Amino acid sequence: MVNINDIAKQAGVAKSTVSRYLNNGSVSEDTRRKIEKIIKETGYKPNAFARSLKAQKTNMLGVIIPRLNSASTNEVLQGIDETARKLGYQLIITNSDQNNEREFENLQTLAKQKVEGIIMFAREMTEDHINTVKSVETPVLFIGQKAEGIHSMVHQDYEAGTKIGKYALELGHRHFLYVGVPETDQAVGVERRQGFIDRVTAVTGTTIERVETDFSRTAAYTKGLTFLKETEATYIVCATDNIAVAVLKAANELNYSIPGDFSLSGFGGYEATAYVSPTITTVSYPYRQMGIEAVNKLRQLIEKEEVPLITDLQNNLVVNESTAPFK
Amino acid sequence: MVNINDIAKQAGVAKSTVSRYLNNGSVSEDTRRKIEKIIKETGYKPNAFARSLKAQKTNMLGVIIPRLNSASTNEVLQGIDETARKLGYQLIITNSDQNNEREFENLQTLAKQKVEGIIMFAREMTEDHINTVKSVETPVLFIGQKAEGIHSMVHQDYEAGTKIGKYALELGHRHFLYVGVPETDQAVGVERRQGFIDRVTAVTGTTIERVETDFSRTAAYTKGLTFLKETEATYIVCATDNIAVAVLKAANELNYSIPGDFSLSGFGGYEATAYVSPTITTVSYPYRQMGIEAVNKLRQLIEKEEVPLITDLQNNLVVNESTAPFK
DNA sequence: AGAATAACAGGAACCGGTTCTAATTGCAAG
DNA sequence: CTTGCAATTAGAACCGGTTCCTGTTATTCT
Repeated sequence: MVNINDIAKQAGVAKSTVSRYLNNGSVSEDTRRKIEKIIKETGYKPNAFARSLKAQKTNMLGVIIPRLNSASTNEVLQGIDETARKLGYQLIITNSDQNNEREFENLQTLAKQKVEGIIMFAREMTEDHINTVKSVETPVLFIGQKAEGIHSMVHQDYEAGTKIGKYALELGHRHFLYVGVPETDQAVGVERRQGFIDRVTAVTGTTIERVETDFSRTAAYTKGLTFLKETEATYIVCATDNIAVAVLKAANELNYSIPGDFSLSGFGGYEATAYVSPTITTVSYPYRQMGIEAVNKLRQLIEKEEVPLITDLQNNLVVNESTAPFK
Repeated sequence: MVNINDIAKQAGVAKSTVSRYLNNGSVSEDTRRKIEKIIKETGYKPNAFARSLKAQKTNMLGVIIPRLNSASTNEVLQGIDETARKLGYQLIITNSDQNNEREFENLQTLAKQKVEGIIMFAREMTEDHINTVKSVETPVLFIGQKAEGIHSMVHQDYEAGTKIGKYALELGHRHFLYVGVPETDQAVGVERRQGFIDRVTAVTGTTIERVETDFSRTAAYTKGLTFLKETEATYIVCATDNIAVAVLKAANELNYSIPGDFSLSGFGGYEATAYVSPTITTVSYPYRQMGIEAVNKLRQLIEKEEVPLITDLQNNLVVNESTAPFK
């Protein structure tokens, strides 16, 4: 591998001159040409490590995602990728497999590699998370959850819950089944649900049954085969679109009609909700936008600009075919 | 940030001793303890760049993916991630946005960052691709397409096509519509289709109509709304599961019954085929396995072991509800 | 023409590690 | 009490760049 010394020697100049050529400039037309020629001939590429070592800058951003097959994560990633590219950052994406230990580990590894900032898709927020983040000196931005003293981007989950609640009530439904996820996920497991519950219980005579599942389709499908037969509800609220798709599948299996027998809705606005029949009513989250804004915010953090601790993004109700008035 | 000199000074030893402590060993029990203590106190982490600079090793693998929202890519990525982790590699994932220029660019960038090997999800195989790969001295492994003199992992696409052909013929179908993708993608656009065509045309009295679309669901859906009304076929073969899902959607929209009016199948084996109604018959590809084997093969390439140029993986037919005997 | 100034180039130091070489020390054997 | 050898350590060189400082040369101004 050819290095800067080889170039300097061949061009008959000092390596500092080559370096100047590569960076700011201030090189005479004459030497510029000589160096240019040699570089072209040899296909020389400066070693990124040597560069970073001195410059103390890597132009890399770290991203920690909980899993590789999440539709919402991928949409946010698209926004991140696009924006990072625009700002000249290279991304290192690491997967934590929904495992706290690996989240800490990735955080440490990325910091050690001297990425300039880290975006972490948060699931849980434990003491350990907060401590680890505070122990690395790299700026960290959380996506999806908020915590004391940590910068984060969040969705208006509570409001999303109330939107579905309000809409379902307007359709005339009074008996609900809420298919939720564990409370360890504060945003999705607690706030989204609470927004819904608060809105619905503001009306007298309403009932809410509750079932808990996880983020996988299989679990929701299996549980759906049971709870659909037992519920008194006329409207089923699923905590994510994935769950809704799985419940729809279970309903089809059992020959229930959606929205004839049950109205059904999700949260997220994934593409999948538009490619099942009936299409599923949902609350659409601005995932891509979140990625874009996350990188911009992280850049500000890196440059030590003043930024609000929490940024939240609005979402909006998308009515599809899976919901109908109660009759 | 504390560095190795600080540690050495505080521990009262030479920095080479600290380095030895960090790496192989050969340090007396006494100094070992001293150094250990200081490192713990200061929270010292060796600078990865300085390390790589000297060691000429980064323990990083580069992965170039065409887009972030592909189900198949994500499954392969899971296999890659898992295996890379096991072998102690860190992943740098870059997105090329289905754009040749960005593929070259990412290839260069990764090489410059001195990743030890690169896995590239291939779409097209142009002269430029082959030249770029040969111009970097980093080992590169292609996934999904093969090319002269380049190591690659591929699916048995031709065989997958024949499997669908054989199965559809056995069901008694004779008139087919093949919904394909452009031929720039050799594996999916040409081989998969050719396997099907060869198998079907081996039987006399068969007809195959052809429609071309791209990899997106929207395009397939839109075209589906048209060609479903015009086709003479009783069996529709879609080049990917995504296309099949979109065509199913269009069929539902037009009130066609699947498999009553048309049998329908895809390729891939994505989760989505199992969460629509009817579930879609497909050929299941071992995506995760491909990721696992890719990393293992790349490791061998990095260590300059002898490996076959091309590795291909088998797939298998998965019969679901969207296909039925011709009557 | 001589002095001041600007433009450019070379050399050395530095970034933070690893590794090679040579020196020191401790201990067993002669 | 030497000698020989192994274990351990210090010091220097090196990886491949960037940047500061200084010196040389060319250019402009008086």
